[in-house]
Amino acid sequence: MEAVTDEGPRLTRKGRATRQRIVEAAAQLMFERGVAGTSTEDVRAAAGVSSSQLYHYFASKQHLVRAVIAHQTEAVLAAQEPQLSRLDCMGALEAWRDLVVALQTQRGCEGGCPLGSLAAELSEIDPDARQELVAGFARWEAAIRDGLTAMQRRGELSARADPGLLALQTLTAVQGGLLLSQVRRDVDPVRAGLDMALSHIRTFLI
Amino acid sequence: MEAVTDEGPRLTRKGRATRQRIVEAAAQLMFERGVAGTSTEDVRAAAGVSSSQLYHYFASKQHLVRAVIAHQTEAVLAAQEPQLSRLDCMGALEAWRDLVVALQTQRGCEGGCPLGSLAAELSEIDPDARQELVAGFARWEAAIRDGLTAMQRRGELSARADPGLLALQTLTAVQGGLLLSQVRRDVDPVRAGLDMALSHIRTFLI
DNA sequence: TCGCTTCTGGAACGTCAAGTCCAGAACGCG
DNA sequence: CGCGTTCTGGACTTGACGTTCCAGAAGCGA
Repeated sequence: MEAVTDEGPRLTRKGRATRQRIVEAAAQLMFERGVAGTSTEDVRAAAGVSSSQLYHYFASKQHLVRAVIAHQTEAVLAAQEPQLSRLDCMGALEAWRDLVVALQTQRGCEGGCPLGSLAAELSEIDPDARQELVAGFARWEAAIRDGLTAMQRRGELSARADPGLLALQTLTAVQGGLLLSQVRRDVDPVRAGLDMALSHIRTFLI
Repeated sequence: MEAVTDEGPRLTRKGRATRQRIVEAAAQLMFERGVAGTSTEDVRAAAGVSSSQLYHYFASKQHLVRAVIAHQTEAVLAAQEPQLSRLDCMGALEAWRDLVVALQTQRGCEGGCPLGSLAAELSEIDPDARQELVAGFARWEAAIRDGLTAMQRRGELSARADPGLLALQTLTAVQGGLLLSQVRRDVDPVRAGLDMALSHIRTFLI
């Protein structure tokens, strides 16, 4: 049990760049075809590295997958900025909903949530991956909750509202929406899910 | 492009039983470990058949997967009966929510939605499977919608309410809830998601 | 510049999984 | 009962995939 946060103590500038290239290629491929559908050979080729490099930076495919999870967590949160940090009024929530819908539209509804897809594929077969995904979702949920708490503190949201619960419900709607959007190749489910979440939040407005 | 509905013209009683055993074993294993995590050898052993039998009943693993999707669609809908067919008042909706939560609790939150998991894993890599999953979700959604339409027809639900949209939103909440429940190993997300959906429906009560 | 560490290329290995083949047993219709 | 079809067992082939190994190149602190 060693900390997952520090990954490889000594890395040259060049080393960091190579490692980064590998993780990015792997993340892209695993998003498109799933983890099982992505061979180390695929990653190798896409990143333009040799197989010894892969195993120089990652002890195994499982370790690479963990790095991909960390990478996608950052990517998902970053893609929602700056809106995600400012969900402190209904207008901001609406802007964020539009952003999420736009992102899914952009990719033609191919692929669901980068974290959600990994979660579905890995939860039952890789406990460590599951843990990291739980942490990733928690950060996302916390960002939403913080905005709602700010709304509440400033008196826009009823004191009866539970920002933690509302945040969980909103994330639930996003995940379900993205999953159905991916299967159906249609943005409606994401929009519908988020509209429901926002309507639900609105019932707690003052 | 041949019809998927008629699967193998001539099947002896014994043949049907064997085929059934294979599909059930495969469905179980694929639910637990994912499609990619389940080898034909695993299925073979679990079903107690020889590999020639597997390929006697299914042309390939992909074909077996389609049979599993069909099987899980029936199973998911059947598991929600009789509640699912009678979602025509708030009390019935609440009973159904409790049932879904209870089912997820029973399995210790291991595994998400049998259809949703398949959807996440297969949508991008198996177009035929994706299509079948779309059809499966559509049946589920239609069942919910029919209940809401009944409520509306009988005057309990506002004429402004869109049963189709509400059904999609409810299904979205279920899927997101089950996914998060699976990663977190905690029923809260399913309950939260369904509570939100029901609250949302309540805002259209007369 | 020297010497140690990190980084890289590419071949090779062992394993395992999907799918094939064939011979024979069970079945069921006439 | 007899014959064609369906069903079954198990060995085998083929290819892919994760991983290892080693030798050499590049980078970096002293």
